Amino acid sequence: MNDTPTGTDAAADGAGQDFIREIIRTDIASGKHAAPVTRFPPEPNGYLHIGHAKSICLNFGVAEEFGGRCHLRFDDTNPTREEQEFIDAIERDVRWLGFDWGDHLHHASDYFEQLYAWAEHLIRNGKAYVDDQSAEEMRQNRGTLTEGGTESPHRSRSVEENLDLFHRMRAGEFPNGTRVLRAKIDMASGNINLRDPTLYRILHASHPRTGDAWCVYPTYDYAHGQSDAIEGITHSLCTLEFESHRPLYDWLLDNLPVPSKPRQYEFARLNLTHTVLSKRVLTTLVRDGHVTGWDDPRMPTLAGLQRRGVPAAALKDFIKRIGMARANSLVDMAMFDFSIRDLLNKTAIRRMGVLRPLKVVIENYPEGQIEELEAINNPEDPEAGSRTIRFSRELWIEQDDFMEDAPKKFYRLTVGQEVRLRYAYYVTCTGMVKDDAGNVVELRCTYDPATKGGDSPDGRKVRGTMHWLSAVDAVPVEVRLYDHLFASPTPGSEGDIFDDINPNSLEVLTGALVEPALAAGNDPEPVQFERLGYFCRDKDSAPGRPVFNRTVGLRDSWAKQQKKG
RNA sequence: UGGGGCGUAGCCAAGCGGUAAGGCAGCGGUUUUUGGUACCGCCAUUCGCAGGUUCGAUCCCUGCCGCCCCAGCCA
Repeated sequence: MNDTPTGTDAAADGAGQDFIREIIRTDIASGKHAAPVTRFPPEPNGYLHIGHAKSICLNFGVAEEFGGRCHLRFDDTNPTREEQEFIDAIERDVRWLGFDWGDHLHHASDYFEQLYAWAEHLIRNGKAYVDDQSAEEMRQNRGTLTEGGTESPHRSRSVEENLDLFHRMRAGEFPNGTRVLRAKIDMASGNINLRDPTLYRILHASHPRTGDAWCVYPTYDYAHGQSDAIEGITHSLCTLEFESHRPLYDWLLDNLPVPSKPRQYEFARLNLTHTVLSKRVLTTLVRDGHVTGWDDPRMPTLAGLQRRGVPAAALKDFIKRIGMARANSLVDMAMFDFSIRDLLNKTAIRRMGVLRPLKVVIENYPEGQIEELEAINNPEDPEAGSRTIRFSRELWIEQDDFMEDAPKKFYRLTVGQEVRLRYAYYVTCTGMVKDDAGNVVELRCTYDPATKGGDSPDGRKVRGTMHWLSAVDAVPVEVRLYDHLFASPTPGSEGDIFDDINPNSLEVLTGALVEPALAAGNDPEPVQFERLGYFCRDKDSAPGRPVFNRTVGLRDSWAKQQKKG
């Protein structure tokens, strides 16, 4: 499926229109390429996050739309920071998003031998040299943003000497940091990336794939474009910060006998409010225990989002909505929440769950009686059918659904007010029971037997409909409510980013209750707890102790109204 | 003060010389056995600013202003 670009144009549909797709369309129309070949090139030094999802959806999406293919290529050129755990996680996460790289799982390390041979080619052509300067000396001689650099005293070594030194670098004769191979370009260039950039450095480190076969490793700049060329990549899509590297990318391709000439195009990376997509910060959050791991549901990692219950389709919808452009932007997290709700509303079954239970006794309901009632599984999807729920004299409702001193706009339960218990009966609150501390611990209500199912034959209306559970079969579960990981919409914008961590990003509810089939794991997921939000079972669930994560809450115009005062 | 980019509504984002799409958020309303969903309406006389070219400029030109990236042997 993901091979042999045929050029079948599948992009005529509603697939997003952006400058990248426009370029590809033009290249196909002109006959420059039959179909695009792209690649997603992660460095395995951390977990993939929602920012990577933008790149993944672009690269794989464009390949699908235009009948091309997309490779998964690990940019594993720095063994000092890359790990097998990350390699495995990355493959898992890309698959979770629903993309398939077919036979095209590649690694920059697959090309180490070829890359090395090409480095010798540059040396032979007088385009690269071995520099003995220390990192510090190189830095000082690189010049500044406004002044050119100083040429290395080793810049004009003979081809023979360079070749010999480079061979000995590979042979392991020199310790880390003592020599590098540099391209000989232009120390006076206004573009600092062209001031004789480093191509190879000595790293006596074991590589996850090549083991101890090498002690010299190519830099990103040297490896990336050549890897693209080897794989026949047509459009090498990356983020804006690589823009000033493009002249170097092209210089290398122009000076090497590569089999193809890929082109690099840049797009703006994703930024989201209330979170952070910096690998450095994410790594620190995990390392210092601010979260429970890379897959903590509060993390913007794909693993975290997955665990929180975000469907891959919702993530893809979000990526499509935000578009693809070259302007730096900060996307409102509310936009992501919208995509999640939009999808879950159509797909999640409805169940009743009570987060903070308040006991209700229906005084005129016969003790010991139990009635079965029909409840719809998903009003947005008739195919989802219905289920049977049980009603009894003692019930649980949400504490938030009762107010002792209620404002007139409060449509829920208060003494003297009638409400509907969803799919059951109209009930009227007749009184409450308080404990010694004055807390309301129980409500007394009466029900109208004529309203069974939730409709009144006399046509009288109630303003509020509430979710509830029968005390005879409600099952206790743990519920974890998540909020933004960072309280500030722009974490770190003023001061230490770790000071912006939201202390209330996780709230654990141990006394929550749900319908029995759900607790038993017999119901499909995801699930909407009616009137509350979307939830999914967490992997921490143990037999007899289910744990549910709130993926996202429902829109709550009552809460909004309250906040306005 | 070098090089490379980017500025369209609170936030994303179309627009490619013919008179400002769409989405999110917000506001108002209709429907509703979820204060959910769905639906309807409102929300840029103006495109960073100033000039110029043109019958006509968000779009072309010039000059400013603002923001982002680059001085790793990270990617």
